[in-house]
Amino acid sequence: MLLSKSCVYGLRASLYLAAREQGEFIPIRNMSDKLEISFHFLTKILQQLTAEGILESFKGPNGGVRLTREGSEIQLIDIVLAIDGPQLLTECALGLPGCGVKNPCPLHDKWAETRDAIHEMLEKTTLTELVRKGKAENLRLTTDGGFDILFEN
Amino acid sequence: MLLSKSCVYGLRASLYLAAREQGEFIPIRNMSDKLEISFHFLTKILQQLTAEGILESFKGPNGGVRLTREGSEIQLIDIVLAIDGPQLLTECALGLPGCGVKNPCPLHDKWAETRDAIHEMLEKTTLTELVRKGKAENLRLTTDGGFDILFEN
DNA sequence: CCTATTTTGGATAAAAGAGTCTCAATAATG
DNA sequence: CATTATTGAGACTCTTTTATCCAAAATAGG
Ligand code: SF4
Ligand code: SF4
Repeated sequence: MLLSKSCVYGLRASLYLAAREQGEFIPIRNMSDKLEISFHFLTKILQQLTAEGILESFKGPNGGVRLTREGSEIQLIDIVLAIDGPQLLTECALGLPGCGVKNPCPLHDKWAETRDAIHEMLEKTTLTELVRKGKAENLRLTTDGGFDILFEN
Repeated sequence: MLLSKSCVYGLRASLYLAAREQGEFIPIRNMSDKLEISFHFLTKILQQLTAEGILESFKGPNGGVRLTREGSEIQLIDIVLAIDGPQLLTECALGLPGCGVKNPCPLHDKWAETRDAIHEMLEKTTLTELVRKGKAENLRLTTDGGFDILFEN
């Protein structure tokens, strides 16, 4: 898998947050229910995002979690780096240690291109962009049910 | 990681085989020594490749393993599919089950592009191509030491 | 026929990833 | 102040991946 499960959950939750009113703290329990992710597990992941400064949290009643910046200023890569670290973008196809341009493997040139494509995709895509698309076309963030259903009531 | 470790080992071993004389059975022990991969682990992986018809094996003295086809007719994707299965090419960025074009998530369009790029790279690259490049530029397949060193003595 | 070499296959162990549970800390509300 | 809602943090369990080990089957060569 390209992204770890933690990372995918982090992305889905971030999209959820980006789709809500800015400034509003959302309880993690709400998200875990709507997104069908284990509450405790999601909590852990969001703690990482909080530690990395992507989210901020507030304890107690009416507490929860929210984005520190606008969704339009958060790229997917920010979340991927916060959760999975930079390996994806530095690591190699053949997984040789200390790899790079100076001491490449035969796959390096081709892999570097592909890796750049992945990097670019993650870097150029913002949360808001996906939220807009998701809303416009009612695309799903969970196994079943479209985008809208997540934000009802 | 994009590819599992098993898969990477399988690729490296396949490159090794493609670089040797066609028709010659190479003992797995040789490869595991040269490539610095655990013998037993590599054995398991190559058994999979044998089961998938990418390699054929021969027991006993002078036995070993060799490619069934010419290296120029084996694409990287063949090995990836044999070891990691098709998930990489069918699975989604957001990992939602039963995903596809009919019921996409907001990332689908972008991810599908990236995934196609990966697919194309793996599909268009043959073992021989990489072996040629590796020989020509003495590129490494192990932590240290170039291509040549693997095939000495 | 015997021995050495090599793959096959299964059992087992260690490490990493995914997920669960419990309790403490913080804050709102009556 | 007591209660309740919520995040924070750590221990713990389960699963998958990675790795090790061992005995059995096949084969070449003497
Ligand atoms: S040379 Fe490039 S592709 Fe190969 S292992 Fe190193 S970084 Fe990866
Ligand atoms: S819609 Fe596409 S990108 Fe999204 S989870 Fe499904 S296959 Fe993956």
